[in-house]
Amino acid sequence: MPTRFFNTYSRELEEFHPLDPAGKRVKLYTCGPTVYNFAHIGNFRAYVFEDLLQRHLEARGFDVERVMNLTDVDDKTIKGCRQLGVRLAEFTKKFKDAFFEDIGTLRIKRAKDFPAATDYVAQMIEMIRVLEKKGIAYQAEDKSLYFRLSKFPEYGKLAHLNLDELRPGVRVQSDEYEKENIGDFALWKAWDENDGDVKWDSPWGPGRPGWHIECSAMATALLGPEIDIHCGGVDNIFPHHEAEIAQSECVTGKKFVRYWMHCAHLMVEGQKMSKSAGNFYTLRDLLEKGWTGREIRYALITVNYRLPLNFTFDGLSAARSALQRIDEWTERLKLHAGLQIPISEYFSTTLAGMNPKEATSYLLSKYKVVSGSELRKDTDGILAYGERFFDALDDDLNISGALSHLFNLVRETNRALDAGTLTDGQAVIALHVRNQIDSILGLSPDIRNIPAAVLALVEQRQVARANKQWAESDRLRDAVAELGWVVKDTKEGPKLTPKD
RNA sequence: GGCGGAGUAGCCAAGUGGGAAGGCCGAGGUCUGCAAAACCUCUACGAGUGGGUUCGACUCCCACCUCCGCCUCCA
Repeated sequence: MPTRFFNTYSRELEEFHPLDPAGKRVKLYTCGPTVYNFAHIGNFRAYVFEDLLQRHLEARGFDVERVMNLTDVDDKTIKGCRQLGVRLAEFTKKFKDAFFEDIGTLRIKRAKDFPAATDYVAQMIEMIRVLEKKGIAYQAEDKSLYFRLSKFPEYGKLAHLNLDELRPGVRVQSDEYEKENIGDFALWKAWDENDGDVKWDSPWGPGRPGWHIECSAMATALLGPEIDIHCGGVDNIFPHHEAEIAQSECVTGKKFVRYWMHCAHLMVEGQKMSKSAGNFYTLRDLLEKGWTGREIRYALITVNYRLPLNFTFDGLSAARSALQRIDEWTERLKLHAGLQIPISEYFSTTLAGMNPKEATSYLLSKYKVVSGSELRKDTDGILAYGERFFDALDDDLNISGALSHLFNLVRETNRALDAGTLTDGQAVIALHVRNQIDSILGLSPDIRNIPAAVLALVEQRQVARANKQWAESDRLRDAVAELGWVVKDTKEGPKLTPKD
């Protein structure tokens, strides 16, 4: 099944093929945060969606080159640093650091580059110079440079807006009367006293870049004039992405982006998230309430990116239950397969580069679970669940459909475990499928080594239980609990999970 | 006013012109020293409303209702 994505530009599902003649490299540009504050969960919905996209493309064998920008100069960052009386770089550093910490918490894979706007001012100036030479950029009375929209009739095609019918919005700045056309957007903003010491020299005098030009400059500098996929929130479609197209294509003469993908907004408890409504949450707010990164990730990732996501505490709670169920299932399989080492270890680097068949035979040789031919026969069904999971994601990242296959696998194998009909080989293969799926979902619990003291207590408890010394057994369970672990007796033996 | 998205069980949410996935919650049961987990069974005779096309519509068409987004620097 070919991978298909919904392209905002065409408003249709399109088969995905990268520009790379070898069909392998994918150039992905994703709009990143403006580092004037801690990012909120709405922001992270977009980043988690982009992470899912990247991981799925990688699972399908693509080599994804992703760039995510950091907007570290704009009205809000300038305002923020001026209020605190610190330098811009100092102000934004705090939020850049927080951002990286947050994406780590949410297990979002690092992009290849995280270019900061302030490091690419020279490239932006160069682009603006080219536009000026072509008669597309002009300097207005206020010394700022604007993009002459009349030179780019394509403007509005991504958003499907007819410019002639545009009703002037309430947010049109009254101080932009110098522009030739109300829609012309700023490429370069001339310095004024509100900018303090935030300014760069340019052929047009001191100032700072407009917002849109940074993405055009950084995308072009790092990925070249033609990008395969460009992502962002729907609110970026207009005007930001339109402006990017206009700037980039006027400079390079090439089609800037081949597939545009935008995620819908997030609501909180059915309401638009806003500080005034009291339902505005940063990632840190949720962590403080006791939710974990993977729970939040799950809640954000499990609704198709094109649908508005209603983020609720019920939803987080459901995420927690679902994850615990997957954890229990994983542990059960591990015990059954006789693999006593952490899952991260036995499915680590060696297996990462293997296709399913290679990985399967590796596992078989390593753990000698059953003979090969016997295994093939009774594991095809299990492997099929994994295939269906990825096939679902091929359909515009249909995560709901994909998850249904995971949970069907969970139920099927649990049932077989209960019935005593699951073979060691099937358990290993189920683990393998689980791990392939997790390479997309990134939902494994944090690996914690079981302290020797806990293990010793559990062993003592097993002895007590064998002798039917129930009081002693319960005492030992409490002792284990005091060390932060929960012990559960299963058919497969005692199972330890960290107490959250 | 223009453009676009969405209405499926208590909540979240898929696929599909002919048997309405899956998750969470809930009820009953099996297992278990206890606990927990797991498993089994049950939980929408109906898909915002009203029409139409069709042998047959949740799915296609029309109208209406409701919600949401964008319309010049919010993911």
